[in-house]
Order: sequence, then C-alpha cells, then structure tokens
Amino acid sequence: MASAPARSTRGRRPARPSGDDREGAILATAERLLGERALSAISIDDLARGAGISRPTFYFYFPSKDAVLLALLDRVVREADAALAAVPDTLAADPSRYWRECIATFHRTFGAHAAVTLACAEVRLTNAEVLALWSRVMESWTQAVTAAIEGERERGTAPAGLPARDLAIALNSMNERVLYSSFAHDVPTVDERDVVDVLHTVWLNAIYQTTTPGPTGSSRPAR
Amino acid sequence: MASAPARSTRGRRPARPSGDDREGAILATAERLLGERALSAISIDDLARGAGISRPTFYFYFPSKDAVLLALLDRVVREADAALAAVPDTLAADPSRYWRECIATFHRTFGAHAAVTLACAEVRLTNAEVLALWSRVMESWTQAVTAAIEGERERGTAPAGLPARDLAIALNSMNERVLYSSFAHDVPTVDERDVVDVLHTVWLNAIYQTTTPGPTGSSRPAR
DNA sequence: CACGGTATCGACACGGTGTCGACTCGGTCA
DNA sequence: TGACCGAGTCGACACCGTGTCGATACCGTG
Repeated sequence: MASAPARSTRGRRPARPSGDDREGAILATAERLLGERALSAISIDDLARGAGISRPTFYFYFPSKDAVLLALLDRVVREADAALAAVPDTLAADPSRYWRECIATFHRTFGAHAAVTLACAEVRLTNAEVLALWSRVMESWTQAVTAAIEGERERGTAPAGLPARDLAIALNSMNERVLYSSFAHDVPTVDERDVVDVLHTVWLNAIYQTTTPGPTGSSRPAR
Repeated sequence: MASAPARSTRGRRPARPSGDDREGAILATAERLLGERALSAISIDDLARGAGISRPTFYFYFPSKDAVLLALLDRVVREADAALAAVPDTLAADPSRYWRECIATFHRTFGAHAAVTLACAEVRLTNAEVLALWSRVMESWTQAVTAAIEGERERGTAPAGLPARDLAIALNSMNERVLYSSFAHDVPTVDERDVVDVLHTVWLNAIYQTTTPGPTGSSRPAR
C-alpha cells in the first residue's frame, strides 16, 4: 500500500516488454478525456478505444477504471512532493514567504493537473484505494505542517494555542476544499488569481495571529 | 430552482392523495440505508423494496435515485437554516460566542444527518441539481458571513484585511471539509469532540487576529 | 520449428437503469 | 348500476457498462 513499488503490484499483471506504451496511451487518454468530462461519464470502452485497443485488452493493463485514476494521482502526488521538497527552507528567515511558497506550490502543481485532481475527489468517496492514497498524502503533509508550527512556537515566533496537529489539519483541509472549488469553478469560489493570497493570509493569522510574522516583518501583507 | 416550491416541481408527477406515505417510506428507507452503505452501493430496487413497492413503481414517485437524495438534502438544509435563524444575535455583545454558536449549530444539524451529508458530497460531483442546491446554500451562508465581517470591521472590532467575501468563502469551505472529514472518520481528522473548538479558533484569528475579540473579551480562549 | 509467454479480442453472463403497456381498484356521474 | 377515469401498480423488455473466459495471433528463444 506504500507508494514505493508503484509498478510491480498495482495495475497490470506481470508484464514487462513492449506493452508499456499502451499503458502510457491509456493514461494519456484518461487525462485527456478527464479534461472534457467527469470520470463517471467515461467508460472503459472510451479509454480502450482512445488507446487503440479493445475493451478486454484494457483489463490486461489495468484492473479497473479507478486503477487508471490511481496511477494518475500517484504521478501528480509525486510531482507535488518533489516540488514541495524544492521549496527553499526560509521558515526561520522569512516565515511568511515560506508558507506562501508552499501554498503556491500546491496551487501550481495541482492546478496543472486540475482534471485529475477533480476526478480523484469524485472517486475518493467510493474507492478505498484512492481514499487510502489521498489519506496517506494528507497525513504526511499534516505532519510536516504540525512540526513546522511546533518549531515556530518553540522559537517564540508563533503564540501557543490550538494543538498544532489540529490546526494543521484544519488549514490543510481548507486548502484542499478552496483549491478544489477554484479548479472546478464552483460558486461561491475565490477568484483563481487571488486564491493563494487568501489562503496565505488565513494561514498566517491562524498560526501567528498576524500577517507579518518573524524577525524581518518583511513579508507582504494581505493584498 | 429556488427552494420555495419544494413539492410541486421536484420529484414525482402530479399525484396527491394517498401515495404520500409511500413517498415518505422511500425517503425513510433511503436515509436508513445510507447509514449502512454509500449511495452508489444502494440500488433503486433496494429503495423500492424497502418501501414495499416494485422498482417501476419507484419511478412513479421519484425520477431517479439522485432525486431522492435531493429531497433528503432539501430537508436537512431547511433544518440547518431554521436552526441558524434561531441562534441569538450576540455579535455585538459577545462576538466569540456568536461565531461559536453558528459553528456548533452546523456541526449539530449536519452531524444529526451525517449519512445524508456524506452522500450529498458524493453525488454533488456528478449531479447538477444537488450541486446547484448546495451552491445556493453555500452562497447564502457566504453572504451572511460576509455581511457580519464587514459589520465588525465598520464597528472597529475587526481589522481590515482580505476582502470579506473571500475570507467568508475560505472559512466556510474549511468548515465544510473539516466537518465532512469528521463525520466520515477520515484520516487525518480532528477528533469530533474538538472540531467545533478548532474551527472556532481559526475563525476568530482569521477575522479578528485574536481569540478574544469584542468589548467584553469574555469569550473562552482556545481549549 | 516447436514452445511459452505476451498481447489481443469476440462472445458471453451479469446487474442496474429506465420505459411501456397492461392491469387493478376506488370514486364519480349519467 | 354500470361505464368511465385516473391514480397506483407491476411484469417484461431493451439498453448499457462491467468483468471474465476461452481462443487466437504474434513474437523471441532454445
């Protein structure tokens, strides 16, 4: 269930040699069609034909439609984790900037795969594997944020208050829902151009009770 | 599409006399079964048999499975609106208490119908009518919160900052997602006993930059 | 060239949805 | 009272998407 193996267990049977491009074609077709309509409106036949194979052959590569989405989500999550790891750790020098970069990174990465993100939200509620993967991801980000908040409190930059973990969960949940609405163009929604600003400001107030925390106070205030 | 008519348009055909109890039986069966499994795992046949009728007869009362959920959601939303209207307006005298009561009211009302709430989240992503109803509801709450925040700012209790509407959307979205996770027992999640406290504290910090706003400062601080 | 695994698909069984036409049954009116 | 009517009911059907099975074609290798 861990994210490490990624190929051997998940999806197709043993397999190895050429059929790899077919697998890629299925994934590409899925991401393309998800840009046009919801996953529930995409049949396995659509995916198969899009990849130039018949429906039974589809099952040679993936056990179900959901498994395709799971593979897609796995890719996006890896990408997000990598992008997040590349954010420079300016938490001590300029905390406002640090949090902003993290939020902007999420926005950028998931926004670049909005169709997959939205489809996962749809499937998560009925598919245990997608739910498990998403839970794992949320848990790891929650732990990172929890540790960062506790660090800021020990450093004296952030005041004591809510248990750091509860705060981290609430803020991460807010981001998830607000970014989702933004991608889906739900109403009501925050304009996509402002969404990072808005989330950033709420995070700062929730963690520091000010929008200009830290030694420098150099961070840009809310809008 | 407004919530007013509620009966004449939505769901069944003209109908009037006795079949009302059948309609009620279908709704009751739906809410009962939703307590056991997801909507996608409930067939129209299940609903029909639960109500003591055959599948074709089901269609005499509701045009689809989703329409049943829509009716259920409509009831819950009315209940929430009524409960919210009954919250005493202590915004001027004790803002902390006011916000807490609003959040607690949501938690109580939707928690009492957690199964319906969760099912709606599932269907909202594929059903335009449920999405529209939910959007309408979120929009009305957003407007109420926006007005309240603007009032607090004019009164001088809350500092200027983010556009009030953006803030209202972010906070409402956070509540939606966090309460959902709590009802669904997702992980990570905030313990159901603490969830109102956590949300309340984030709201206060986001709106006032303090957990003890207002003239009295009498509100209970975070945990 | 035969063998074995990869890759492919036609055909089937299954389950859920939605519709149609026929039937019952209680009330109404000539 | 008996023809009528519309609400309510359901059996049977057509349709569609899923998942499986068995047969086959297509390699690369000994």
